[in-house]
This record gives sequence, C-alpha cells and structure tokens, in this order.
Amino acid sequence: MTASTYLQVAIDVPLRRTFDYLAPAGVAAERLVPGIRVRVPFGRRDTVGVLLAVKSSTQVPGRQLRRAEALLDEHALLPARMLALLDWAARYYQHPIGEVVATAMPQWLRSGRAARLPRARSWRLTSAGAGVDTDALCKRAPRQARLLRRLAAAGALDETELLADAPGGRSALRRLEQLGLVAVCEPAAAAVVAVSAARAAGPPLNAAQENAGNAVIAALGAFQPFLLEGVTGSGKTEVYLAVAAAALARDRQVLVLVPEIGLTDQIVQRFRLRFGAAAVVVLHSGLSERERFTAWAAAGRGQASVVIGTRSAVWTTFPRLGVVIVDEEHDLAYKQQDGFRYNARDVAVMRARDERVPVVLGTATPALETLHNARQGRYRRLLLPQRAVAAGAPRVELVDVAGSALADGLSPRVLRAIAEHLDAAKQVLLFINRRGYAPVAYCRACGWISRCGRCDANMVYHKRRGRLICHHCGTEQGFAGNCAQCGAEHLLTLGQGTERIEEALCARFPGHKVLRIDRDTTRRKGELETSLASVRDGVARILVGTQMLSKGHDFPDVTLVAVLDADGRLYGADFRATERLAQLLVQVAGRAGRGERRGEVLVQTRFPEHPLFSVLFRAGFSAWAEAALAERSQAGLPPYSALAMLRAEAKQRSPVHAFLERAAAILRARGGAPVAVLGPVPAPMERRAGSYRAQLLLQASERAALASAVTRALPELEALPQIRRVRWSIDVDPQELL
DNA sequence: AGCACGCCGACT
DNA sequence: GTCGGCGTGCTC
Repeated sequence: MTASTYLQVAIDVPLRRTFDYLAPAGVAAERLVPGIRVRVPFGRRDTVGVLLAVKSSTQVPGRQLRRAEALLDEHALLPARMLALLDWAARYYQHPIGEVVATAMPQWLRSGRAARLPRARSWRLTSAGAGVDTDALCKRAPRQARLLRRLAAAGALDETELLADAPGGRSALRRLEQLGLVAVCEPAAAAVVAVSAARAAGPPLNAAQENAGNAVIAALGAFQPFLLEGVTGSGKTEVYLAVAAAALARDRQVLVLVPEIGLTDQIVQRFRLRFGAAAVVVLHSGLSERERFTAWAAAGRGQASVVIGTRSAVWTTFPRLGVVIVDEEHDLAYKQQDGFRYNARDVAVMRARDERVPVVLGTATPALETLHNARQGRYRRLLLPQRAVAAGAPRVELVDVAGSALADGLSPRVLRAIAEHLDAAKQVLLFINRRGYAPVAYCRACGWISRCGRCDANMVYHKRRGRLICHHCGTEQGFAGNCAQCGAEHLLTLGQGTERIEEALCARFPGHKVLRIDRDTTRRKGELETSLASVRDGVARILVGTQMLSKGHDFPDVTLVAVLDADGRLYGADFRATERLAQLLVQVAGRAGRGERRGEVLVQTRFPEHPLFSVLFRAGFSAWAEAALAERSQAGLPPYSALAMLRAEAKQRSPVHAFLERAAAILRARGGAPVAVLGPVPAPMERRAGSYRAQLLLQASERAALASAVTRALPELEALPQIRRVRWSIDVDPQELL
C-alpha cells in the first residue's frame, strides 16, 4: 500500500460532500473497488460508508486524515453505473450524496451486515409428510396444509417459489421442518423451474397491443423512452408482459415500477403466472428488512428475472437490465415527498439512458411533463385506443348541485341512479375525497368549532370511533357530541366524509351491503385485499371510498361511478390541481363498466359550466391536455419552465422568515436575471403540527440556469447563522406547491 | 444526522 | 453543590 492512496467515501449524513480516508492497513489495492462498503471512524463514532472512488491526492491535511477500519465487501454492491446515476441524482436534486447513496441500499446493508444471501434451498416432503391428511390439517393449520399441498403437487420446490404468495409461510415451513414433515433437498433434486412455452405464451394480443409491444421489443438494446397511452382496460399489462417476455428471452432482466403497494399484488400475480413465481421478486415498504435485502440481492446477482416494486425499487441494481416499465407514470406517489425528494419516474428514464435500454411509461392520463416530452419527440408515443374488453366508453353526466341542499351530500339524481343500477343487479362505486364522518363540528350555542390546536385546519369528526382527528398532524380527542367549550349537546357536524355517506346509503338502501374503503378501513395488512375480494365476489353492492379506490382495481360488475366532490380541486391553489382532477376523473370513469355492460359516470358539481368538464368529457383527455399545455406555456409554468422550492419551518414564525429572506437575497444575487425568486410567502397551510411553514419558489425557463444558481447559492445558505433555527429542504421539480 | 462541549436553572 | 436544558460546532 503506497501512501498516495485515498478513499473517497460517501457517508449517510446530511452534508453535501464526501470524506477522504486512508485505506485500511494491509489491504491489497485490487480490493479497493468503488461501490464496496467501508467501515470508517467518523467524528466520535464508527459508521458504514460507500467507497465512491480511489484517488492519488487529497485536499484534506494529513493530520485530519484517518484510516478506514475495514472493507466490508469483496465485490462492488453498487456497480459503476449505479454510482454514476447516484452522483447525477445528488446533483440534480441538490441532495447530500451520502443520503442519496444510502437510499440505493437496503437498511440491512447500510447497518454493515454481511452481503451474503441465504443459500437457495429446495424442499421436499418426507415420507411422514406425504402421509398427512391435508384436508384435516387445513382446519387447524391452513398455512402448513397449503405448503404440504404445493410440495405434494410439485415433488420438490425452490424455497422462493414455495413461499411466494404464502403469507406466514416462513414460520409454517419452520414448523413443518420441526415436525419432520418436510426436509431440505439438493437443488438438483428439485423440479427445474422452467418457464414452459405454454406459460410464456399468454393470450393473443389485439393489433394495437401487438404494435406497441413490437415497437418496444424492436428497441431492446438501446435507450428509447416510450409513452404507452391506453385507457383503463385497454390491456397495458399484456403489453408489459410481452415486452418482459422478449427481454427475458434475451437473458435480460426487467424492472417494473408501480405507484403503491396495493397495486403490486395483482401485477405480481400476472407476472408470476406468466414467468413462474421464483423469477419474480417484489420490493416495497411492506417487506421485512431481511426480505427486502434478499430481493435486492437476488436482482443484483442476476438471479431474479423480474423486479416489481414501488418508488425505491428504481435503485435496484441489475447485472443485465433489459427494460424498465413504469406503470401509471403520472402518479404522484413516484415523487418522494420528504428527505431525498426524487421522482422515481424521472430517475427511471435517466437509469434507462445510462443502461442503454428502453423505458415504457404507461398510463391512461399522461403527466403533462411526459406529454410534452412526447410532443418534442424525446419519447415515442404508443396508443392503445380501445378497451380490450369492449363495452364502450362510459356515459358521463354532470349533476348540477349548485344552490340545492343535499341530503348527506347525495343529490336526488345520484340516488336515483344508484337505485337503478342496484335493481339491475349491478354494483355502484362512489368517490368522495374525504375520510371520516364530517370535516368539522360546530356549536351553535357558543360558536366553537373543532379547530386543531397545532394546525391551521379543522379536526374531522370520526363517528364510529367517537373522536375528532386532525388529518394533518394526527391529533385526536374524544367527542361524544358535546361542545368542548360550553358543554352544549348535539353539535352540528358539517359536510360529509366517507363514513357519513356510508351511513346514509345503509339507511337508504337496506338490504344492499355497503362497503367503505379508505385508510381507516384498510389500516391493517390484508384488509384491502379482503374488501376487494368481497367486491369481486359480489357480496358488497355499494362501494364508498377515497381515491385509493380509483387506482388499478378491476371491478367488472360496477356499472355506475359517482364523484361526489369534484369541486374542491376545480379551483385549488396549486397550478396542478386541475391536472390532478382531470386524471382522477378519467381514472375513476375507467372503473365504470369494465365488463360487458356500458358504464355510467355521474359527477356532482356546482360548476357544471367549468371548461375542464366540457373539454374533458366531450373531447377527451388528450384534448384537455393539449389545452392545459397551451395554458402552461402562456403562464411559463412547467413543463415550459423549471421550478425548485426552498421550504423552511420552525416552532416560531420569525426564524422561518428571517432565514428565507436571507436565502432570497443570496439567490437573487447568485441567480441573476434568468432565475425568478418568488417569495418568501407563508405556506398555504401556514401552521402544521405545531410548526410555522414558509417557502421560496425559484423559477427559470432553463433548467440549467436554475440548477447552477442553486448549486452556487447552497454553500452560502448553509453558512447562514439563521439556518440552525429552522428545518429546511430544497425540492427540485416540486409536485405540490403546498 | 449524531455526538460532545459548554454554560445557566431546579432538585436528589 | 450536581442533573440536564438545548445552542454551537464538527465530522475526512
């Protein structure tokens, strides 16, 4: 080891720099591979960092340099390409490199644990196990019975495949082993998990699906983004499967991103059915650390063919990535809303570029940014025009509720329609974007309202729980209908949420099962699946839910969809509010009539003349989007400009503004003419969870000008004495200006 | 983010 | 007299 070898290390701290170390004593130079983990002394503690580069010189004075203690890996956990992507992401999102690198690694590895995978094992029945009456066992131990049946059917199975879709399977398997009913066998003895021809073929594609799939398949091996536009039911997933099959046939791996956990299950099942359970691994926040590491490592070693995951799965490493698929690319869930505020869809595109592979952005309602890229020719547009199952587009009707007093928020027109569809033995879906019973409680006697003490917001009445709950900070208090101030009874509860709608429908349509689906009814694991099952098997007739119901799920017997509160977003403060509403309305309409019967969509609004409705429902989403893009262009808003938001918050108001005022001065000085510095202004909900919040919006027509202004200004901001009195963050490409 | 140092208030 | 409050400074 020569003295002129320095390790440049990323450490998981919120500092916008790296740290140099001497190599551990007695380590061969060949082992100093960028992408391995190193254990290093850091301040007064020890921590795990990632080696970014090996250098022959350093700016750090010799007396400050310390020696790394140990190398934790033999091979790079993060390959050079991933390190380059992370470096880009840190600069693009103006976020500390150490935290960015940490994002790309499971906690299991960040904490310094060995990167060894548990050895792949296979299981077989013992003779005792073969003699078990699984029907009898099913009563007492259904999970064990299920595993025994699988093994009986397959002879022997790889552990991954055995435990796929088997909740609680790991402990059941352990128990079976203890009982001597199953045993580990050599992998060679296990049935080979072959992707049989029949399995890989899938159903025939229609012409549009075929064209779309072929266009992507023809692009395999080079960078090319595709916008796959298809309404709900047009069969995007079949295109994904065809593309994945082609990539797999070339011995390439596939990354599939989905917006949220709830949507992984169904897509995972379709991929597993097609390619075999062992080929497909899942990555989302519902996994244990061990499971997450196992899945991540299986991808990194090329053992998993397909990774399906939520936002953070975009950082999975692959030795042979072949294609990236981003489902529902417009979804806000791809944007991380705290800490390292990346957008997984945008990272996916950059990732595909680095890896020289195609990326497919699928949606019925493209984000305006994506549409703009397609119009500029940067993305190729693929259309799936018709519904694969042809029932035709649903009929949309606006229900004018201006000036009419509604019984529990339900107009006579909507109630009539519900009765009709129920009589026709169909199911009904109602959307209201608010949980709880009523958004506010009010005392006529003394004027008291259920205000949250820590937020600029009202506390929502949750009747079933008998509580008032603030949806912004979680503060709760008991509420039995009496005024907290004067003790008066029978307070008014104003407005409606899912709970009240549910109650009203139960009263009006006795004999029809009403099912409410929102965060309150699906809090525990598996509850959503149970609810969805009772919709599909027809037990539930009326569904009331928040927008979590609007996504992805296929209910063939739902023929009526009603949106009860579209107006909230019609005049929202955020310039993207109408984009969200347009996307929601189209997605929601897609829930109606996916079976053979034509669906009906009712939208309650006090502004039926609003142009959004006429354009959206007469001319369609594309026409609306073209108009919206023209407006954005006029106003100089994204995608025709770049935005960044500097936010700050503190327990008192004054330090927040003191900091942002100083920051604004610095940015105005450093940014020059191309960068507009707007603010600071209080956040739209200034007080939240006891903190005062304010923000500074930066806007420039050229992204590069904005980026360089921020890059130049940040060191000065960090040196401000006021910065220590606030919590602050920078958000590049903010999705919500709130 | 941690973690330690340092200088002022109510307690075994 | 000390335990501990959180302001300040630093991390190769």
